[in-house]
Amino acid sequence: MSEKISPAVIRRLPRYYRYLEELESKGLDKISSSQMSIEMGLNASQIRRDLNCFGGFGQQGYGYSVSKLKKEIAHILGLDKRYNVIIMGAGRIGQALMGYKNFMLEGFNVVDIFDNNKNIIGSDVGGRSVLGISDLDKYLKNHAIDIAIICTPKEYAQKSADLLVSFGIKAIWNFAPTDVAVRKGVAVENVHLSDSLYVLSYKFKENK
Amino acid sequence: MSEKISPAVIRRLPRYYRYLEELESKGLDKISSSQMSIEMGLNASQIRRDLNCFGGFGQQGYGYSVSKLKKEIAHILGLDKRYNVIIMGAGRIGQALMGYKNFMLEGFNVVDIFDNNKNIIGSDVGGRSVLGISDLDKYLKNHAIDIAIICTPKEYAQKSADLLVSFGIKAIWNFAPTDVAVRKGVAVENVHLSDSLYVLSYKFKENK
DNA sequence: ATGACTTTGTGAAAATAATGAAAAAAAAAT
DNA sequence: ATTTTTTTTTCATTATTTTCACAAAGTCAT
Repeated sequence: MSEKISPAVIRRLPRYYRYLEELESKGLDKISSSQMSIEMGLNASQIRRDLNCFGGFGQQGYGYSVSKLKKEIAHILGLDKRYNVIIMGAGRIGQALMGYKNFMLEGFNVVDIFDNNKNIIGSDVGGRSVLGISDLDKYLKNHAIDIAIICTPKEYAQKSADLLVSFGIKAIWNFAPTDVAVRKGVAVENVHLSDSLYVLSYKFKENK
Repeated sequence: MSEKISPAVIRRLPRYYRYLEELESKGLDKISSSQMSIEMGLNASQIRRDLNCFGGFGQQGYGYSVSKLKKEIAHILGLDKRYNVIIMGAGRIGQALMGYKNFMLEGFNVVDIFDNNKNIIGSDVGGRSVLGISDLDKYLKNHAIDIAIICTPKEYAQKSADLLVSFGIKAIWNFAPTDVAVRKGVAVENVHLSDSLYVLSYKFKENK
């Protein structure tokens, strides 16, 4: 059970989680891999194998308990905890994320937003006053922040990441359109919105 | 050469493209797979194999011409064309995307934004007046729109997609946190921001 | 309790993807 | 002109991921 989980499986977990949330909201108690297979468009065997990576959550002849399985996946993903989050960059994306209330519901508590631009510092974004990046050091000493979201222009993305890591941040969610590199022990997810748009463009072209 | 390209390769193309853009902006003329390998953190053999899928763009003893390779990848991804784009849903994400000028630079011309909420219809978003979804049918008959971006709440995402497809839209970029399904021949990319956040949460936990 | 049915968990096989290694081709140096 | 160096292309190998198929373990109706 403590074998290394493959990245392919990890990437599918959020999808299982979303699906289980939906089942739960419909009031379903149990679900079989074959039903999941039909509704999610994945192979049933793959689903069973994926879920089995973390322990035998299912029961023969019955299937999986929706609530139990959802709880297990939440735990694996670390969604059963609350996180304090800050945003770097109060541009459009930063502002949009600041106002995205769903994150808070999911345990990601966006507490403050930082920017370098003197014209923006002090202004209100989603009910919080934008702070200056020069205050970041002191701020992080006084606040227990788990995750930083980088929403700066790409020129500043790596610099922001370096700064954050030097101040002890251990998880970075990067929206700038460039890959941010960090030392081992720090988690990064590079979002790359435009990559997804480019793939759409490719598919569109292929369909013709 | 006309063998089917694997999805794994397609997903890497945008990254190559971004990297080549950077090289070009630095004024470099040529690049070898081994140099790319070092800077991108991929295996050199994989890079050569990926690029070779689409034809022999490289030259032995020299490497790849940056501008030629960039042009080729742009063509493969369909980035050498311009696309007219509309946005469905004038909430935070829709508004943020509407104002994201980079898309326009990259050939994705966001021309109009639609919403269902009477209080929002007619208001200004990024210099455009928000249109009502009830006008969509007529609108699409009079405008050549290639791509629709879904930024509605998840409850309306599938409905929006169905509507768009019924009016002839052939490519959908979905930001709602649910998978949107469409008939064969229509391209969809489901973005799923929160999936990426969940994976970050997982990595964060694993690093401890 | 019994038996028919359902569904998981998993070993084995198949399919994909990544890596390694070397022949072939061109460039650069002598 | 020839040799050395660089680098792609291609083929072979290895690793990873997905799918198949079935025994084992349970459910459910009677």
